[in-house]
Amino acid sequence: MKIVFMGTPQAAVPSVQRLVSDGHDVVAVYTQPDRPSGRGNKIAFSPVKEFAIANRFPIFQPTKIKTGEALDIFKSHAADVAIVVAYGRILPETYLRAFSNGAVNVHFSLLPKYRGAAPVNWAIVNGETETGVTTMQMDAGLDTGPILLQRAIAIDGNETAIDLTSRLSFAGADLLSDTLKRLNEIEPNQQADDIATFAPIMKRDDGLIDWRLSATEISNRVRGFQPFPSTFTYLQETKLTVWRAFPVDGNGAEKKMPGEVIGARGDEFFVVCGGGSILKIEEIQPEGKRRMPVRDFLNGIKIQAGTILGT
RNA sequence: CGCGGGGUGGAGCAGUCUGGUAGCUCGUUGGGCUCAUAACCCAAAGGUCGUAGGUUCAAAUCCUGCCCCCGCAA
Repeated sequence: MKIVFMGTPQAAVPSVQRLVSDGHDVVAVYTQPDRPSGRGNKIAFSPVKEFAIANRFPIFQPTKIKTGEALDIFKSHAADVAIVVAYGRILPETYLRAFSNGAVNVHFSLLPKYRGAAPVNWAIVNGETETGVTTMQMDAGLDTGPILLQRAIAIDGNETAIDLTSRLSFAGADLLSDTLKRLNEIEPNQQADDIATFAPIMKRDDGLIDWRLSATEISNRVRGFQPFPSTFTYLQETKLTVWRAFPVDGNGAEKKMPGEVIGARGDEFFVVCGGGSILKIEEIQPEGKRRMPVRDFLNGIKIQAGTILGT
């Protein structure tokens, strides 16, 4: 088919790659405009743009899409369908009706659960044991369109949102491939709006650890809030980002204050959480330093049991 | 020129302000102790202090250029 692909981050790349290897004709690639980013505010291309450059696809990075001119350009691609994977922008209905098969979206959750920008992260944060990928016929709402195909994926208790996003991006590419093969046969299914949940883009402060939460909840956040906003606390004025941590069995912590360090020697770094639960931190990163095993961290910092983290 | 922190034996850090024999914790190796140990004791090896210049009797430390790493903001 003749396809316009729209996507931005790494998670979208396997999908467009799959379209190419399936023999589809990618006539245009849309991605977010280049913006200064990172240290030094250097201009960085999106992963999708890098892919498009490498494959010599025409690239479009409109700053404004709600203009007649931008819409005319979009229509001029004369594709059969638009494929949207984490493009990063809500498309107006005029775009969704531009091609005969409209626009098909790959979403990284089991819709109608986790509609929105950060479905993978919130699924992990909420302790889900299963999530998945969904293809849908886009409509004007935010991830509200009729479902085409869906596939469930188990969440491993150890994996971070980065790991899971990677797995889902490939599962999504497979599902997209199947969806396009059978696009005319598939009966779209309306989403059950009454059981829908929302996965909003995360804010910086979402990553601040509230030690009153249980160790399990905190470890879910540690895994789910990667790579952004990351999960962090404070030791005096120093920000500490926690990269790996798991709940452990323990006793006698009920009377301790949440955030209190009750063990800091060798590889053992234990912090009291809500309800007397205990979190074992395994990998940590002080502000301005690189991430390191807690053994290394404790070697240099000399933190004592009884120290309270968090303020 | 977005703001800021940092590069010191294998790892994490102190020392830099106020130049004057390079230190701590851990790891490694050897030995000891122990029923035993990742625990404890003793000893050893291992560093041109990111790099290139400059100042000085003397530079990890002061000055300048460059490279690399990290946090923040977007």
